[in-house]
Amino acid sequence: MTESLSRWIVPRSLNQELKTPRPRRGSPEHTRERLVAAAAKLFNRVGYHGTDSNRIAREANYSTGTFYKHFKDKREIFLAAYETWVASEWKAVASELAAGGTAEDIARRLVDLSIDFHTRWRGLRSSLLELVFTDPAVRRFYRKQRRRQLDLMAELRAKIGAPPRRREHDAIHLFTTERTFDAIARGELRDLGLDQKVVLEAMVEKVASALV
Amino acid sequence: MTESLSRWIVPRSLNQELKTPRPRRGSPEHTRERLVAAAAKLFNRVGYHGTDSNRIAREANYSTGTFYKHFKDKREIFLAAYETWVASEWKAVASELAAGGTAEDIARRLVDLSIDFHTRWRGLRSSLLELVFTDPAVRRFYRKQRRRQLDLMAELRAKIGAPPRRREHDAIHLFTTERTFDAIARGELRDLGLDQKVVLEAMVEKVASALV
Amino acid sequence: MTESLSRWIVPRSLNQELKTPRPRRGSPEHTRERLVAAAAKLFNRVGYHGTDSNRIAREANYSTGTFYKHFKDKREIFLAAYETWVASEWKAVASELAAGGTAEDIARRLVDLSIDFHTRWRGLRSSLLELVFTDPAVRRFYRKQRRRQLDLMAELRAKIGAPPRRREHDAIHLFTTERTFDAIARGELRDLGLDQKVVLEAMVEKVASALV
Amino acid sequence: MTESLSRWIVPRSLNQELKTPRPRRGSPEHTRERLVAAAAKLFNRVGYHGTDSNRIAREANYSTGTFYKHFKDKREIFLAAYETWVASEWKAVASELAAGGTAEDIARRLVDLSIDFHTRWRGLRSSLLELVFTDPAVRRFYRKQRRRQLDLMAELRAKIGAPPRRREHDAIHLFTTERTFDAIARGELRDLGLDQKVVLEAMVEKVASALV
DNA sequence: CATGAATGAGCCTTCATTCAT
DNA sequence: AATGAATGAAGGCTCATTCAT
Repeated sequence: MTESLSRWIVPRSLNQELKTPRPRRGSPEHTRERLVAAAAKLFNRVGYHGTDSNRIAREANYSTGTFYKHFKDKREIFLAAYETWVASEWKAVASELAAGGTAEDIARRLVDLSIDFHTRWRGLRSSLLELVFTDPAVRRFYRKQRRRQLDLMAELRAKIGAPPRRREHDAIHLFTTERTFDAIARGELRDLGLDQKVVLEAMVEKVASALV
Repeated sequence: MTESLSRWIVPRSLNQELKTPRPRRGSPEHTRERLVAAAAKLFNRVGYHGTDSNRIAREANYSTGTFYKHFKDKREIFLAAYETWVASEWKAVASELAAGGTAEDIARRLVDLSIDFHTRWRGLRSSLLELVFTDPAVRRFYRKQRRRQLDLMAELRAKIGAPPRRREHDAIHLFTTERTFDAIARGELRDLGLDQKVVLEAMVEKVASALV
Repeated sequence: MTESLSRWIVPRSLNQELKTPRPRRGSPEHTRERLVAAAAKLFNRVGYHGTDSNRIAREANYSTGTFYKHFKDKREIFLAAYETWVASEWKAVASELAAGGTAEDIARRLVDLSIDFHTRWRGLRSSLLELVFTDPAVRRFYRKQRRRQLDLMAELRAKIGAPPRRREHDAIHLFTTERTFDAIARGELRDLGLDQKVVLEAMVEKVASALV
Repeated sequence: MTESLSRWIVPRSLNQELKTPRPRRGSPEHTRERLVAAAAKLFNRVGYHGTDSNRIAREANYSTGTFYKHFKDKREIFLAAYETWVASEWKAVASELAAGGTAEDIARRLVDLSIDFHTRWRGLRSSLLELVFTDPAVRRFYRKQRRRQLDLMAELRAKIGAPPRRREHDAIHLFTTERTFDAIARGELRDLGLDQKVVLEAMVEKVASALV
């Protein structure tokens, strides 16, 4: 697991996309996408406060002005990058859930997936909490995701006929997994000399039992 | 709980200290302390990127230059503020552990204490993760605290003759409580319409069982 | 409390809705030229340490930021100004040499020219030696000019079939003329009650004999 | 000659003086001397703009405030250091002249002496011209030295019954030697691949002929 | 005479943002 | 739609100087 972590640092697909020659005048959506991809790349490498809008535009092969044609300000593109990540993660989660298997199978795949996402997006995630504290729009979106997660968990259990649980306990479960995956993504376990495998197994078990 | 949150934002003792008129000539230690207290206050109100060294100095009733007599830059005073908080928290935890009682009694007091600290320091905590990502010195100190926490947990169980546990599981426990207390401190539970009491009880139980 | 935090972290732009900026648009080369010209003007009036990058930008009718789009720092624009002067002086010297005439005619024109340049650039020249002492890049460029001067002298004598001289003696010649022209440019002769004409004639003779 | 250049970088005597333990309350003159010595040392190492009054005081083992008890400002201590150097050089020159010998003997000793002084004081000398340009008091003192040099030259020739020369020609002589010794002191000859010996011999000859 | 904490003007530099082309 | 030169407020930091002790 550890050695494959390195490939998570930069979203590969976004990276390739940036290399393709850009049409002088493209569709607004395409431009926006490229800018968001570039922003995500930079935020993940150096954090929100580690870049600026000019560098984001340049990274996407656009000029300074183009950035502001598509985004009101830096916060807006952060939010857009955040939304992109969240949407792709939800999609991936849905796909894993749909793929079926035993609770443990699903749990294992979800854990894998989560670590993958937390690692790819760790720079942006590192900036996230400060922006949640600072920026109402980011906070609102952040809360919305949490609500959606809680809804999904309740829904899943209803679907498989498992007994309902208190939403509060689901929240604690989410805090635990989120924080633990962040620790793994940031190399905290490695730095502390802890065995990642043991932590992973514990997470798989936790996730599996949350599905029941 | 919610209404009393406001008093946690700023450490009360530091706040009072700032009100006393500043002598034209003070001891360097005292000046340093005042600056750290002012920095903590501002970081907690507006986050690390929400203030600057000049404002910190002014808040402490000192001039710009004085700041730089005591700290190389803003990061250094952040680290100093962080250290101050951590030291005071460790002291408070030690005191609660020493006070004795049943495991549940101790756990309840520790949970209370933790929420108090997480609330008082929530602005600084919100900035912390980005700085851990960005700044090696902050990361080092952060890791050191975690190691110390894990050591304490092992030590406590040894003392009361409880069976040893894997350090990895203790780490997960710490991730869970830390993240949950942050959620409480930031009003995340309230925003999600969750019952804080239920979460609190779950935390007390978790902490108590970690002590056995 | 939480919602009111947002107003403390107000984006800069919102803070200042009153200004009406009217940016010019020129070619980067033109801007650079204007900046270098303004820098030369200020350095010559008040010396290198007598101005700052903001004043240079303002003198050139540009804003602070524009300066740093073109130059890394003040030293870099000093070097650029220095290079500009040197290039223009070489060009003028070449032109005088090409114009022909007796050795004395040429010498007289060269002396005239040199005093003109030393006078125009005396402020920058006054700062030069300290920067040669302080800054490796300036030192390198300074040495390069000297080498080029020595090469030219040897070359000139070869061209007219004059007997070769030791490079060391040419160096002394250059030191003498350079220092003397500086003295004239700075009004040192006048302050000492010396007759500039006499010194000038001596210089003409020296330069003429160096050409033979 | 070249190998002995290294010992010229820091005035040896001043260096030793700083090492002796300083009495808590010394005579004002002594304090002043130590401060000037420290200033000279620092100016020579990093130039006038490379240090500040606090560092000078600290280098002399005094506190910040003591500096301003003895000098109005930084320029004043520069001037004092400059005066110290000039006085010591005049004294040394007088001593060499008094020692007698052939004109060439004297000239050789004077050249040696001058190079020694120019090397020891090269940092201060590098800052000198800008300060002459910038500061009227420094300019006045600088002019005074030149006048005194010219007077001495005329006086010397009168004493030995040599024919008088135009003061202008003596001035040119002084410019030549001053600039050449600076070049040697700063390593300019070495950097240009020139033979220092050849330049030295030329200087000895020049000085000797000025004495006749 | 000496100390050194404190000052604050001012220079250096960045970066979010605008707008003429 | 795209460009990129230009902007300038704001933050970082230094250092000459003062003054209470």
